[in-house]
Amino acid sequence: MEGDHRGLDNALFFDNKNRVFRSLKPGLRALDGSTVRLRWRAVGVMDSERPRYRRGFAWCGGVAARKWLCRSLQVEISGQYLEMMMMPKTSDGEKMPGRSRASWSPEEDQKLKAYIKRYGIWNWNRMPEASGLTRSGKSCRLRWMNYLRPEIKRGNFSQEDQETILKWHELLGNRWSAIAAKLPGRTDNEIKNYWHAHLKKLSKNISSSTTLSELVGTSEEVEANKNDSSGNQDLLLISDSPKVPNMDGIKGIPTSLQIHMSTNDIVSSSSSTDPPVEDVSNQYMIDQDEINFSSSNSSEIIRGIWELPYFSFQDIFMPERDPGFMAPTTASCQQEPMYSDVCNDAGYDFWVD
DNA sequence: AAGCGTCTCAACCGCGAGCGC
DNA sequence: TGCGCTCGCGGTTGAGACGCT
Repeated sequence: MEGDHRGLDNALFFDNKNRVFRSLKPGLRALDGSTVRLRWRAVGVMDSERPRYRRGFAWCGGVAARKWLCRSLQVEISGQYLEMMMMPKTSDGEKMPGRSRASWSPEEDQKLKAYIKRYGIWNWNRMPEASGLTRSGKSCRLRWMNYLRPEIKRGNFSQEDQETILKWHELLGNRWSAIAAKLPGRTDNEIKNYWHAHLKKLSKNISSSTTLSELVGTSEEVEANKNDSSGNQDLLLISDSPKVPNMDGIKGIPTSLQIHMSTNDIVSSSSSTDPPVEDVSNQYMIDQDEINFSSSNSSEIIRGIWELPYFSFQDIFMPERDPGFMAPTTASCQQEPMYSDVCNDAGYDFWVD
């Protein structure tokens, strides 16, 4: 955009909390025409002013929005300022190269997945810096737990899944993590969203003649679950009964193993009907006491390596060829990857988003 | 095609538990 | 005992999609 465009940036690309519109993030779903129109109204741009702003909107709107604008407004679209527009601003409107608050881009996902696959989970708060991400550790953890873990099962909920959620919600209430433990591969956030979107009304119509015992097992098991207010999923798992629908995921697992499984471990367990999923959760965990965090100033190297479109296995798993990460410098991490199965991990969608 | 309202769900936020010092 | 840090959980938000008029 030629000339002084700072004012236009503030008006168009940042909301009233001084946050970047999510649609600015590259690689996200493109905005359709109606959404662009909504945005246009939302920021209070009058019809007479739109010619001043239309190119800016095209930048933030993605492919669909650009096509729409090109077609309807007959303008030329340039994305040359996209990177600058993406950067959050301070309260006085200055560019702030700090943490992004937008949705995760495929590139960011790749960074996080590659780093965890290479070095495991050792400290969420330090991981963003080490991996070259401009995210909070909390955001990284959330993204990994709810979206990037290889054992995550995505897609529609089956009838059996719905029944399981309904039954366990009646028993446990809004303890989504506990409910998620009953549905291998599903996250608590996903179940929570599905509940509010689809099952909340449905649950009110469930026949009151159905007892808790009929839903989830014996009275002892019900009490064990009801009394579990610690957030510890072990108790719930131990008390699982074959009467519980959709619990194939833990059948066949020795009891001694189940007792020591965390929620994440449970989720990673494979179902008899689903393709086998490796339980890699523990492989991602690193004893934090072993970490001697490298303080090398490799920010330039980090920037450089992420300019590459993709990584090869050699880039990722051969330390001498992996200058992009600030690695925890432990012998176990550096010399013997915690992912002994990594080379034949066909189920890990590292290359494709 | 445009306008509008509703729905979905990824991301964010605040809080509390657990742990080490 | 108190403090700080990390992690996990549940509630909330809001961008984008969708459907209706």
